Amino acid sequence: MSIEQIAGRLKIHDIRPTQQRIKVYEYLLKHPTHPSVDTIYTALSPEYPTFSKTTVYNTLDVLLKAGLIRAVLLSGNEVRYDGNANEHGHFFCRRCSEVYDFEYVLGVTASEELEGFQTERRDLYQFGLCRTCAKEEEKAI
Amino acid sequence: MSIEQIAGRLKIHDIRPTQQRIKVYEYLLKHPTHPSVDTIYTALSPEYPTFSKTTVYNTLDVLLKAGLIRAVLLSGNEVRYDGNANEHGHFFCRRCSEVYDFEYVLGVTASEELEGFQTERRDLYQFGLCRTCAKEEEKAI
DNA sequence: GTTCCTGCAAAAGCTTTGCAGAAGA
DNA sequence: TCTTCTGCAAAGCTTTTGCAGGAAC
Repeated sequence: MSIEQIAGRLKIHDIRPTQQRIKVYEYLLKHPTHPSVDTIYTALSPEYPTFSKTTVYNTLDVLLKAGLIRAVLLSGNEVRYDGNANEHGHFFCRRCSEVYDFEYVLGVTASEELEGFQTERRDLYQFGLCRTCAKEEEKAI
Repeated sequence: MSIEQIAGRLKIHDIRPTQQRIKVYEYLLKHPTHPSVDTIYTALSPEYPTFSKTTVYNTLDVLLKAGLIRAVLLSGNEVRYDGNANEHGHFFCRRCSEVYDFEYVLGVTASEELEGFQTERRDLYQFGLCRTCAKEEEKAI
């Protein structure tokens, strides 16, 4: 996605497209690695001498509220951010700590507990061993 | 679940059943409201004059690693804890901020991206309006 | 020109660490 | 008795707040 396209998307959501906001959003779109606040700041900081962490916090907040990005909790208690706001699954490997996005078709049959509830968004997380680590563990036995 | 049963469950997982650990785990089991560290500490503190937040952190860590409890990120970036480690869904209402647990039958058809992956655990989150808030919003229009 | 955003510094809040004394096995 | 845990204090982070100057419109 080009800078212009990103700026346009921000405008649609009534977000003033400043240099910093465009850069943060672009970083999230280009790096589907679910970076933390610090990772984003560290990556963009060299390019902008005055870039501040406060702005990263502000920007993530704004993008979150607009629904353009997602916050995810993959392991322990570290909050990380995801530039892909479309419905997709997250697979977290407990061995290599890598995150894998995946598409899915979900047939949810929720119990009557949720009758009358309006679901606007769903998140599916899966935890276990990725292909590579599953093979490694098999060898080890 | 009785104190003895809780102590037994901790022992099975090689966790020394101290007063504090039993209390924290009991609180999580009795309050399916997904409390934060602070909520747990504030609730148990009056009963135990010397009870410390450090112990809450330590205990939650131990219980998490044993798989007896879960950490969840429901809104913003506040980590909260769930005493129910069985597979179940979380519904978070964006209007009243209440959390509702629900049972579900899930037919996941993951794409080939996950072939060879070993899934050990799944989490399903849903966001939207609960029954009460859905009705209120309808009225307001 | 007006509004809103950035980024510095400082404050506030959260989480971890080190360690002496206490509790559990 | 030996090991492990608790809880205080302090350190180390993370996140928020206030506000003057700057960017966007």
